[in-house]
Amino acid sequence: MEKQQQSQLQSVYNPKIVEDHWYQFWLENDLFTARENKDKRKNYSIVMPPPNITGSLHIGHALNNTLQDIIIRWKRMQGYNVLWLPGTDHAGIATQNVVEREIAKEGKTRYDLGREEFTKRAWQWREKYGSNILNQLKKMGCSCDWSRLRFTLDEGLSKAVRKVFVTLYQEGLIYRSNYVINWCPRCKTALADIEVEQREENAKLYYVIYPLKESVEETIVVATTRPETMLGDTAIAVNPKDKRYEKYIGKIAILPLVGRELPIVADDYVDPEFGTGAVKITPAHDLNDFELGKRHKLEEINILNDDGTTNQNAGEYINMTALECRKKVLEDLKDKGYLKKVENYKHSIGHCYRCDTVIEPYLSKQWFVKIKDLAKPAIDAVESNETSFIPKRWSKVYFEWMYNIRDWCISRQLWWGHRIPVWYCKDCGEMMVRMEDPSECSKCHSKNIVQDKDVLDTWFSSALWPFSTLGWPEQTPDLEEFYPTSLLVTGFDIIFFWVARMMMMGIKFRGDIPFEKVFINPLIKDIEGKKMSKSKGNVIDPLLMIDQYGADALRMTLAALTIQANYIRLSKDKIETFRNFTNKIWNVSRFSLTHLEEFNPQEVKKENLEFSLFDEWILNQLNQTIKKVSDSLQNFKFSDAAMAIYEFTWNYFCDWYSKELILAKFIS
RNA sequence: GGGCGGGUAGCUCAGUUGGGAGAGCACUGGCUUUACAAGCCAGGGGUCACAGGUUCAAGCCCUGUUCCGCCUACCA
Repeated sequence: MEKQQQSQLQSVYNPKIVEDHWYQFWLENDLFTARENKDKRKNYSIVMPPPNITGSLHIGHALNNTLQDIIIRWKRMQGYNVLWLPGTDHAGIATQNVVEREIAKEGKTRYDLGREEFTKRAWQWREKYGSNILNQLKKMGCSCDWSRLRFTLDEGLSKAVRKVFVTLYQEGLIYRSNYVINWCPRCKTALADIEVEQREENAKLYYVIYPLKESVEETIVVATTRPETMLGDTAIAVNPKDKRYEKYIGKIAILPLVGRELPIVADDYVDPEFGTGAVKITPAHDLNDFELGKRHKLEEINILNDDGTTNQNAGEYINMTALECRKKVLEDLKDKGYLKKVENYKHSIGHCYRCDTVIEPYLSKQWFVKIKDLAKPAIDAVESNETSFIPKRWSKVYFEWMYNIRDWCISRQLWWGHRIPVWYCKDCGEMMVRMEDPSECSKCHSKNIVQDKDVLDTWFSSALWPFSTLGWPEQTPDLEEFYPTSLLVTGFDIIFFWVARMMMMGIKFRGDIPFEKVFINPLIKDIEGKKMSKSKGNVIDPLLMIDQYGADALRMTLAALTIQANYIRLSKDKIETFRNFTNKIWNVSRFSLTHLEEFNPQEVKKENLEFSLFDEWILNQLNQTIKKVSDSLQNFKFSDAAMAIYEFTWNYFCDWYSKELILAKFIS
């Protein structure tokens, strides 16, 4: 109180004194906790997109959570039974990388520590830093139900993961297979297709001469962008309709430098127009080659170790990185006259979305989700508007991916995450997929069993978030009340990663959509339209902005900027505009208080009130503003809602109405 | 190759049944007006990318062109 009186003397609003005080007040009075819905009010629920435990609050989180908080508080005001459930994501690769960097400072690798000790360290890390971002959300003023805080590795959520895995396996929707997947040689793990970022780069197309076995005079020339993979070649393919190569089909070519005999096969996959119309086939290092190899029963020769270096199958080219190997292979090809020509060539190269390392297509045994059957009802749900995207156009993006969806590689060669609930008997080879850890082989009763070493893709557990957080697989009251959730607010960059998968899993395991509406919030760029990044030095740190201008100024800015576009541009200037707005409210409040010294609302009798023309006018404006704000929020037009409040407050209330008060005072 | 979004004031952008061209910032001029100079009052500024079409009427609907941005695809 003393503090408040002091600040009342100042003409400049000081949010620091106010904001922490009120957040404390809200917490102490337990105003964010969802209660048992005794009076059967309508429910309104949002599960927060869980930030990674490695993250600290960036401006994107600030926007995303501000918008959720606006909707949540508005619904609370409207009398709904509201739940906003917060939580964090264990973020497999990201967290593992962070912890690896930390132990690297001690000169150790995760292999020095061993799996058990390493995961212990990861847990310690999360205890220490994992809630940083949540405290930062409190600074933002987010009114989440902290009593229901969840983490993807919580016991309950882990149980949900197992339940889903085991069920899908039993239904034949999860399978294990040898397949060419995307391999990050730095993270040393498989990645799903969408975890690979394709970038077009300038490269070379190498034309390599392969002699025929029957007659050294005759040769066949193939074009390749990755000459080093020739060490794993097991065939050459041509199009069956290609007259040029008709006579070679069924003959044998000799792999230069290695001497391996390669059958020349005919396959429709080959485009006669491209390159020379003849393709080298490397089944272990190219997906198309792999599938072609299956059709022609070709040998699969894996020439890479898990760190991307060449293995013993590379013969004399062993223990080189892909680039070193390429260089050496090219030199030797040139020396021996096998390199016909080199052309400049632009094509896209895949990079790891976590560490940007070039991805190697790599043959290995992985777990997959058979996804087409799961996708179908998830497509139907959006087509029938059970779940609708706002803005509408994003449903097209969703459909595009869902119609062309491919099986999802869910195993990761990491240590941090949900371990795959599969055990193998080392004696009889039996495989057991279980909810509970088995103690012996169910077939031969041997105790000599081991659990699958891999963990699940982080997005596998995120896919269950809307119901695992509410207690599933237990049948809880929360699940009953709040599923399906009302709204999801997220960015378009994770429609495939997350939104689509929640749709599939929600429908599969709850028999109902996970959310009724999906509002796709814009992504924030700097004022020049560039992506914010630490290296460019153009980041706007929300915590710094709160410190300088106050959380309300920041939130008002973000709301006012939120139009239904893909991107919005933010600058400090824009935040200052709304800092001025908070200051305006402060000052008009000070002004009003001086006129209300003897005013006691308790003593006012409604029927005795007399309104002047100006009173009527401002009340009319107020009601129109309330309607405008409600209509705008109903349609997720955050900017319109914010600007309506801005206009009413500044133009109508301050510039007109309060001035009339002064005038009236002068006259009387 | 396929798809999507966008080109409105100097800058960032609104503009949802087709009829008024708008906001914030920036700019110009004037204000020690008893809540606020982070403010008040007044003001300048736009061939709504381009070309056609529909209409009494087009920033908005249709067709084409062009320029930017993004997503996606196994052409080695």
